[in-house]
Amino acid sequence: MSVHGDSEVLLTPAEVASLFRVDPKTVTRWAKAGKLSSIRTLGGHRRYKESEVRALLGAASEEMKKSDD
Amino acid sequence: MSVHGDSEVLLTPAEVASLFRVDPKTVTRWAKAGKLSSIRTLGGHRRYKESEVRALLGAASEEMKKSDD
DNA sequence: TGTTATTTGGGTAATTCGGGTG
DNA sequence: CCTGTCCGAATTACCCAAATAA
Repeated sequence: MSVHGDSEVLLTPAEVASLFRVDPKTVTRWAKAGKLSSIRTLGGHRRYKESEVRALLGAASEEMKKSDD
Repeated sequence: MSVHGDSEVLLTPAEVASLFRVDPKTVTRWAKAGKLSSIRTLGGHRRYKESEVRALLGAASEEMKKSDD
């Protein structure tokens, strides 16, 4: 173990927004709604865990389950 | 800077619809039918992979392939 | 210490969702 | 079978000025 604990990479609102193809303001909305964990800087700006963002992005389409009508 | 292993460029329903000259609703139907992969925002809106859309756009109809050289 | 880009916050228009219909 | 449109509800995008980050 290091002083960093587990080298968690943090992403800025702009980075997360770019990955989801949404506005940075929308990412803030998700954080406020509790859909995304957010870490605050001492000045109040939000940072997001890359691992969590990637997990959310990976939970993509799951709708091709209906073959039979 | 790229701290992202594989950044996939995503398109909005309106952008895909514009490229195919169809209604955004039709693109949604394609996604539901499993003809197009879709990533969901945390709010439930769909995003589409630009690479996949372009591949589909580039796929000319088989009927035209009878050109002999 | 100063500059530039990003983020924050609130408010309003546009887009998308889902189901149902033609 | 495939597509376009109507509806209501929810989500997202863009406007501003001030504060924070690098």
